[in-house]
Amino acid sequence: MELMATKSQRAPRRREALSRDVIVQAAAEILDAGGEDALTLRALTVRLATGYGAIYHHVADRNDLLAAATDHVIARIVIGPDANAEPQQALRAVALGLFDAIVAHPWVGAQLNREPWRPALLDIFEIVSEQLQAFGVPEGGLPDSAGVLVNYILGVAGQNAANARALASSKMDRSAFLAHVAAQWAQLDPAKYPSVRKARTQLREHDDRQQFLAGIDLILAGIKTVNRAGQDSSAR
Amino acid sequence: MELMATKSQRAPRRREALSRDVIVQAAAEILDAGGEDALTLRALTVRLATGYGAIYHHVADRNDLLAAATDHVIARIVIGPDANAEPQQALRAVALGLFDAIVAHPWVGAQLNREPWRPALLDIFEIVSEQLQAFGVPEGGLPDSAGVLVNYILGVAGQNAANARALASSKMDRSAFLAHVAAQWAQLDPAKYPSVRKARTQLREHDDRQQFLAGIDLILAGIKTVNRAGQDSSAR
DNA sequence: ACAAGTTTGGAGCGGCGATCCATATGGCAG
DNA sequence: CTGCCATATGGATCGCCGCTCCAAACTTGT
Repeated sequence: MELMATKSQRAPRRREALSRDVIVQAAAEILDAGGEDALTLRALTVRLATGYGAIYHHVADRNDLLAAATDHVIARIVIGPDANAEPQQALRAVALGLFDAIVAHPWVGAQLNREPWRPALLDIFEIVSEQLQAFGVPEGGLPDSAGVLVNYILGVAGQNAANARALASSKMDRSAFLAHVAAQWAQLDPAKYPSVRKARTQLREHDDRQQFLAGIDLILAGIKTVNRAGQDSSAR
Repeated sequence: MELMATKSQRAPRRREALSRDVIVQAAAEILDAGGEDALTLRALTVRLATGYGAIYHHVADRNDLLAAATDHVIARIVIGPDANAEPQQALRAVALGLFDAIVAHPWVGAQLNREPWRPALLDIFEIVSEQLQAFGVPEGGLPDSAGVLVNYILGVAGQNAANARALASSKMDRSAFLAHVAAQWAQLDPAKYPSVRKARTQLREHDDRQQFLAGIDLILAGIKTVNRAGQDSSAR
């Protein structure tokens, strides 16, 4: 009675239904726009014009949200590649698809290194294993071979995410940032870091994507060698 | 005037001098004891019996602290290996040293994937590059080869950290946790995840450390293959 | 002895994830 | 059509966090 005069005790309810998918989608957009730190529950409530209760009704917590957004992005990448391509080419295509997705969404790279054995990682493991089988890897060698490839991809993903964050927080453009890093390396103690200082000169003209692909090829060469030489006598 | 009656306006000052090293050391101990989330500034002030001002006088912020603690752990690992060992054995020893350190301090694995080009990562890159040169990798192949090895190590480090966190938060012991994961995998859709389900049976008897080493050997085989194909190097 | 500089302690700020509950709504039984 | 209940929603609120800020306590130089 005495409160009924307050003009609007509560905002009106949203029109369009809320759902887990809508929330995850919005979260992914916030992450793409502002990076990992931009995804706050408050930002989500604003963007969706809703409250905490609605979000927590569909989502367990912030980690769940991050993981679900990651799964969402990865699931669209790991659709099987061209079935009648050369196995090595198919493997390269899968790896490059992941690489490009991670470059486009650096937060995915970070998240993949944080939550183990969520669907996103399973998807990656699965598609890599399948392609390796087509590549001719015997069943006994699969876990090791797939493990190397997946961990390499995850390592690159994590570094890419870290670099993207450093680049964003430095507020320079990409080339200025690279020059800045190169300058820092130039000041390193030559006695302690001879190899790093040598690599510095190649930093400017180096292409992350190409280097990633070279790594994939190198690992595939190793897989071929190990599985040809061993004929599953590999001591494991 | 009116406040002068408060009995003790301020705690006495600490006896032992505070320094960056002391703070980083304490941070590392907190991290080892309770994982990444346990390191809060408040926990540090309690452990060191000091205040925020003292800590922030020696340390820029929490990230700086985390990075410094990581550098601290890694720096003790990357002391050069036995100089007259076989190159491949030396490389394995370096990799295993990193692996063991990361298993012992999972938060290091997570942190390595977060801050790029801090001393810890430079140390790793440097020692890997040096050993690869001893291994006979020509200068042109060094960046690619070292990149593969380092990224693989970082990937394993990140997954290890993620697993350690999942294990800790599950509050099971290690074998119960593995059984739990295996049970979850058993429920996966066999049509969608055939390879993962196949790998499940090997989960129980699998040894992370041995698999890591197999990965290192596989990559070394690839490095040998790729660099032999390219051109002959001076020494081997 | 006193001033200038350095190091320390801790109150306080703004922002975060998460909880909780009164309220609104849609579907279903009568 | 009407009442009822499970479900969905909005938002106040809590406890904790990183971090800032400044006066007090100490050190050093003269």
